[in-house]
Order: sequence, then C-alpha cells, then structure tokens
Amino acid sequence: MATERYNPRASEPRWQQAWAEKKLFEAQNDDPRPKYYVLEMFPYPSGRIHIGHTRNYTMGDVVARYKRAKGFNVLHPMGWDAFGMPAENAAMQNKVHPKEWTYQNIATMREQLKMMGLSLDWSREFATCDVDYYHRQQMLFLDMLEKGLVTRKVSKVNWDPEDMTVLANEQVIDGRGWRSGALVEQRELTQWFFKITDFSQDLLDSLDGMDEWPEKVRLMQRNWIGRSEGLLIRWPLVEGTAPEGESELEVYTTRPDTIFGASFMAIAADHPLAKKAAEGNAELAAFIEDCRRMGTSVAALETAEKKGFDTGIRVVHPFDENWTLPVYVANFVLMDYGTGAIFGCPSGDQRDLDFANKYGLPVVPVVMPEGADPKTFQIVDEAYVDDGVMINSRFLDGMSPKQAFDEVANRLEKVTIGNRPMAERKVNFRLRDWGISRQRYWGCPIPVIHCDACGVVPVPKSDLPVKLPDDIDFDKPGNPLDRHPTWRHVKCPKCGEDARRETDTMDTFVDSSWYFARFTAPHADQPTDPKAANEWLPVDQYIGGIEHAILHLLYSRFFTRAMRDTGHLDLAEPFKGLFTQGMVVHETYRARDGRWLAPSEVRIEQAGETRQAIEIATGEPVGIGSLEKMSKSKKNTVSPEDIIDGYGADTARWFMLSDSPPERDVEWTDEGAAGAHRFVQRIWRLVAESAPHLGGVAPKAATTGEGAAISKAAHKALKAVGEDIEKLAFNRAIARIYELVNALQGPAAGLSGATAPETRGALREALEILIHLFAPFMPHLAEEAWAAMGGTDLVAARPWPAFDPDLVVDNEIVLPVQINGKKRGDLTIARDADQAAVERAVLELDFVRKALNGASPRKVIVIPQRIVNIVA
RNA sequence: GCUGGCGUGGCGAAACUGGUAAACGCAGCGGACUUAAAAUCCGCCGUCUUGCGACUUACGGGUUCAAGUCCCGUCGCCAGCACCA
Repeated sequence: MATERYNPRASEPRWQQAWAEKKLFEAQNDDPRPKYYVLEMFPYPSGRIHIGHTRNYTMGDVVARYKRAKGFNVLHPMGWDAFGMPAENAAMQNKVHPKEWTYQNIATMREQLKMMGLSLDWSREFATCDVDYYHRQQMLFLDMLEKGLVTRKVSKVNWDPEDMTVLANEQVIDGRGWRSGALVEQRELTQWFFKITDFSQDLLDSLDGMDEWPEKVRLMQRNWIGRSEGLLIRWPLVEGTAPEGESELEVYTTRPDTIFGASFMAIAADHPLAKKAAEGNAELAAFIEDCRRMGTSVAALETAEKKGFDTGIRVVHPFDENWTLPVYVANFVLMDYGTGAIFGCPSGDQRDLDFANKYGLPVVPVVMPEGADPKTFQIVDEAYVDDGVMINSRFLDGMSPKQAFDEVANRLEKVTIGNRPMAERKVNFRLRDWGISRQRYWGCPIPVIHCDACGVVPVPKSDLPVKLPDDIDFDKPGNPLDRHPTWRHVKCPKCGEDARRETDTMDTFVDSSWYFARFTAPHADQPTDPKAANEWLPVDQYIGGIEHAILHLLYSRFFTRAMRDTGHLDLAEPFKGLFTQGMVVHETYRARDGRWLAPSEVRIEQAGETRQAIEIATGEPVGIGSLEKMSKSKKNTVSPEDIIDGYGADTARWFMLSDSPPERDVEWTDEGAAGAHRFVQRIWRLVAESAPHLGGVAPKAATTGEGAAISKAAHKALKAVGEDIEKLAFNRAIARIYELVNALQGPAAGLSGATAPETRGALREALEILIHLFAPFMPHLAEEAWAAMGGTDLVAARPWPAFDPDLVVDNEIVLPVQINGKKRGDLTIARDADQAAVERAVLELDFVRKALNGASPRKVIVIPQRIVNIVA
C-alpha cells in the first residue's frame, strides 16, 4: 500500500499550536544556561510579509532552533518598526488613521509570520509606536539631553514647500520632492541633533575588534566616518582688502607639504567671510545666491562646472610676508567639511588645476616623481597626486611629502598669529551630527517645551509620556501637530506661563536604534532593566539587509554608547555577530505592449532546452526579463501565503536556504520550490515506510556489517551539519542532509523481517539523527516524522545529538596518486600508515611501475591523508 | 573618479590553512512501472575524441612537486562613496 503523502496544511498548524502551548520559545531572564541572543532586523509593517522577510527570519530561526538544541538559553524576539511616512501617506490617500492602518498591518503580518513556524518569543513583542515604547524613548532623550549628547542648532535642510516638510537627501529626486514634485528649497531650520560626532574616534577604533562583522560593512563604516589627519592653518588677511573685524582665514588641509604650490584660496558660498564680503558687492551676492540654488540635486553636482568669484580679499603666505594670494568664493567648497575653506594647489589636485587653468592662476609643481628632472618637470592639465620628491618649495626641497608635512607643521606651530599658533595638527571626520527633527505626525514626539521666558525646557519625566493626539487631520499639507487646536499649547513647566510644545517628532531611525535592548526587558518601567540588558546583550547574531550597513548600524552603535553613558546598560557594541543576507529575486515578464506580468499570469513552456513564457489570458508569447528584486512595480512577486498554501512553510523555508549561499541573492523559481517539496515528501516516505520495521528497535550505531556504512554516514553528516550551521553555511548543511537521505534510502528500502538486528538499530539511529538534522530547517516535518517513529516528545525541545568521533573517521582511506602532478590512480591504505609505508605501497602499484618503467622516481611527495605525488 | 568585492558546467553552486575541480540541487536526456498520465524508482549529464586519452575554474604570464586557491598584468561584472580639501 502506498504511503500517504505528507500534508503540511493539516500538520503545520497542529505543531505550531503544540509549541505555543508548551511555551517552548519564551526565554526567561534568569536561567543558568549560557545565553544566546539571535535577532533579525524587525520589519516595517507595510501591509504584508514579503518573501524576502521570510528568508531573513528563516535564517535566524535555523540558528535559534539549533542553539536551543545545543543547550543555550535562546532569546529570539520579534517586533515592529512602526513609525514612519507610509502610514501618513495612507492616511492622506485612504482617509485612514495612521494608527489604525499600522496596527491593522501588524495584525495581518503577525499572522503571516506565525504561519512560517518561526520559533519566536511572542511574549516580548512590541511596536515602536506603542505609547509604552516611545514613552521610554522620550526618557532616553531627556537623559541624553541632560548628559550633553543632544544639541539644537541651525542647519540647512531640503524643504518641500508643497508638503511643508523636510526631506531627506534620498527623497529629493532631480531637485524635486519625491511625493509632491515641487521644487525643493534649501532652508535654514533649527533642528535637534544627537552628538554622534562625540564618538567619531571610538566608533572608528572599535570596528577593528569586530571580527564577526563582514569586512565589507566595517569598511563602509570606516569610509563613512572618514577620518583624516591634517593641519589647520590660519592665514593672515591683507589689511585693507578684508571686511571689518576679519583678520585671518582658517583652512584645513591634509597636504600642508604642498603649501608652496598654493596659488589661491577658496571658501564656501555660505562661509561667514563670503557673506561679509558680499555685503558691499552685489555681483558677489548674486554669485553666492547662484551657488545656493544649485546643490540640491545629485545630478547637478556631478555635471556642475567649477566656478569661482574673486572676492578681492587677499591672504598672506605663512612663510613669506611678501607673497599674497587671492580669496575666491567657489561652488565646490563645502561649508560643513573642515573649515569651509581650502588653499588651492593646482599642481597636486585635479580640481584645483582645472580651477587655476580656468582663472589663469599660477601652476607651480611641488612634488615630482622620484628621478624626474626638477628643471623640466611640468604640470599642464594633469595634476600629480602620487608620492615623490619636493621641489620648488624652498626649505622643503628634496624631502618626501611626509617629511615636508611634519616640517611645515613643526615650523608653523611655533609661530603665533593673534595669540594662537599659526597652525595646529587636527584630526577631521566626515561624520556629521545626526539630525533627528522631522516635521511629521507619525513619530515619537520630542519631549521639550518652548517658553518665551525660559527658552527650551525639557518635559519633566513625571509628565511623560508626551502622547500623540489621536484627533488629527491630514486635509492640509504640513505637520498636523502644528495645526492641532490644543495639543501644542501648554504651560511652561518652569515658570507656569503659556508655552508651546515642540511639534517635531524624531527620525524613525531613533526607534530602531535601541529596540534590541528593549527586548531584554520589554515591560520594564525604565528604558531598560540594566541587569537584563547586560545579561542578554550583545546580540550574538544579528541578521539583516546590507542596505542598513551604515545608518541603522552606526546609529545603534552610537545609541548603545549613549545608553551606557546614561546608565541604562554597560557595553559599547550592541551586535557581536552581524550577517547581511541576500535578497530574493525573480524573473520579470513583460508583454509585447510593455505591460509587466505577474508570475501567476504567465505559463512557462519548456521545449528541450528553450524556455518560452506565454501569457495565460491571451496565449501570446511574453518576454522573459532579468532577475530583479521582487517589487510591486515589476509585478515579479510571489506571496508567502500562496507558497504556504500550496507546499507548506517547511518547503518555503527549505527552498530559500538551499542552493544559494545566504549572503547571496536567491532566485525564486517554481521548479526549485517544487523540487524542495519533492524532498519533503521523500523524507516523509523514508520515515513512514521504515517506521513499521523499526518498532521496538533500540537506536544503536553499528561498527561492523551492513550497518556500519549507515552509522558512518549518519555521524559524518551530524558533525558536518552542526559545523555548517555554526558558520551560517545553510546551503552546505542542506547538501549534507541530501547526501544522508540518499545514503539511507537504499538500506531503508531493503528493510524486511530478515534484516539483521544490528542493521535495524543502525538505521533507526540514523533516521533519528536525520530528523534532528533537518529539524531547524523544516521543524513541522521533523515533529511529524518524530511522532511517526514513535516519539512522544517534541523535537523542538530535544537536544542536538552528539556524534561519535570514532565513526566520523575512516580506518582505510583512498589516496589519489599523481605522477608529475596528474592523477593516475588511487591507493587504498590504512589511515594511520606512515610516510614510508605509503611511499613503499605507492611504488608497488602497477600503473606507477609502468609509468616509471624501472627507473626510480626523482622525488615522492606524500601529504599524509591527502595525496601522493611522484616526480619522475 | 575613489574604495572594495566577484568572474567555476545549460542554471544555482561546492571545493577547509595550495593537495582528486564540479559534491548537492534545478533543468535536460534515456529507461522501468502504468492502458495512459502524474507520482515514484534506476541510469546518463563540463568540452573534444569511436576509444585510449587530451583539455577545462574570465584572459595572459609567473611561483610551486602540485594553483579555482598565492603573485603580476589585462578584460568584464557588481556594490559603496562621490566636489571630503
């Protein structure tokens, strides 16, 4: 009688319920076992779970289930990154309250996640828009404010005049707001900032020790922090050319060695000196206005011509009081890097050279390649930026640029201008402070009050939380909090007079910068329970997309330090291990008329090796396009529910982790999913058909006879799969499991009443091992198989089996034998045979004697247990 | 432009510190079972060659007894940053 097919639709919910009833995945804070905290980046509740989410969470789940089986107290929580723009957009478009929209989505997505059979601790779930959560975030803000980690300053922002809000740089497309399409303006607003730059050096240094992070991510963070070592030089202004009250120009440079090649100074359009100079100079003012208009769009930056305007101001060269240089306002100088002013050395910098050639400024080569002739070495239209020898530089001539750097620094440090040294060594960073003010409703309110008499007054902690009002309207653009009839009007906590609430809310990146800490004590009154936080943190394995390589991960690293300095926990680095997983991609289909078609609207026909896509509705052929990240616009999506409906969660989990390495993109194909499902059924048959023959048989490894091969295969797989999961090499672990099933299938099919008891014991043990091996990947099938084998407990609660070291090594091994580096045959020999014995045996081999033809080999190289190479 | 990474069968890939290249899966081909199909099972499956065998890890060199792996050069693809002084 044929075995009945495994039915995931009936089985999966049953086991999910069994796990939930036993509360198997709820972690306790006080537990003597070693802890393991595995976390996947929590989702934004956009509406539905995406197949990409499920791959991410499945990876974490495999680790969580494996570590639990290895005896760890595992924390594997889930929550929702729930504040943000899409909820407000939905509110504007569909007249639904952001709160309602968000919580509805969360409910839907929670159910979807539960269908995946993830071993999550749902008792710790929260959403960042829960009052309970943002209340604690406001407490953190106040603590950071008190500690001096928060400042308020004027800064330039992209302002969308139609939506009346600030836009992030990514939201400005070709100079226009991404939503409204309105021309974006540069505005100066007073905004709240976290002083992440206080930790620039520490955030950089600490990366060195983070060896469980991908090198790529560490590098990206290093570049983002952008440390450079240079010299701050104060150039005296020539009297009479400078505006009132200005006597010097501060310039930051990493190349003080090229100071004798300087031929002009350039300052940013919004440099204070430029503003002053423009006061009596309408033409200059117009030029500055021009610069300001530009610079919103990336495209404009790329193509923008380097332009400058001579201010008429002149500076004196620090080493020669008779040498003066012009000061230009230039459109390529950035106000917020260094001092917003540079000295231009045309021979050593391509951009300076272009500028000098355009405005007819001198070009003096100061560094030449080693061995070149200083009399003839010239720079025309290509700057020389490499290492070399100093020339035309007076006392620096003949030095290396490095020596010259130090010489210039040493000399200028000793000269004073005003009452300060003319130059100071200075370390500079690209990293800017983190602006967190958003003129939006759906975010965490910044808990401060503005009072005309007292200024900025923090909301007393006893008055927290500052709750978002529910009665808001989105009929008009701008921030609804601003328009609310009562919300912003409060009394000053200090003087009791009328005052105004801050109506800006926090950047949603703030919400996700500490949620991992909140999970360790999600119901604590304070932001954390320091004891719990210190016990659970750091997160041992954090898994998420590479798109967060910089901002989210850097902000979280900053926040952890800030929380340490305000007494909420006691560590600097939140994530010990980081893994960035690839995306799930799918082919795209496009009809002749240009319409994108969903996979479900297309039928694939295979004729030999050619594939053709046909639109089901019309029967017309369809173009098969490239692999792309699944997106609504290209319609190349598959929904997790459809997969679960058709094949079950285990099949989806298995398929997403097979074949492709986890850090790489995986292509979702119907064939692949069907193949994964075939394997689910194959395992089920193997177990279900063997079980009747193995009732009452004790599992026991065999060392001799038929059973020995079975036991060896099982124990080798057991060792390898464990190692692969530890390395997150899920695709390799899966290949091992396939191999084990292939190895067991023959012996299992041969089971009958006559099978030797040792063989049966070995097979029973091997099947039990197999079930434990695939359990982290296909947990429901594992329970079903375990029950079929007579198990009465849950695999999810069982320990990982231990392999027998004697069974994972072979006593006899097959050594490949090469002659002159080409494989000519093998030698089967005892594993522990010594070098001499191997050499003797090899020379006895027929094909070796034939090849040597009586001569003795020049050399025999024996690599123990690996290979033999005979050099004839 | 700068910085980093990657190029292995029809496809996804494996190969530990240099030691049998292509494990495992998908697709394909052939066969068994079946009235038939599905499902399942067995076999083949880098290229050339009837065979022995030769060749093969983007391309060209080099180091080595031995190179997918190390070094030099070339080409291609991907990612991050992008006027950073």
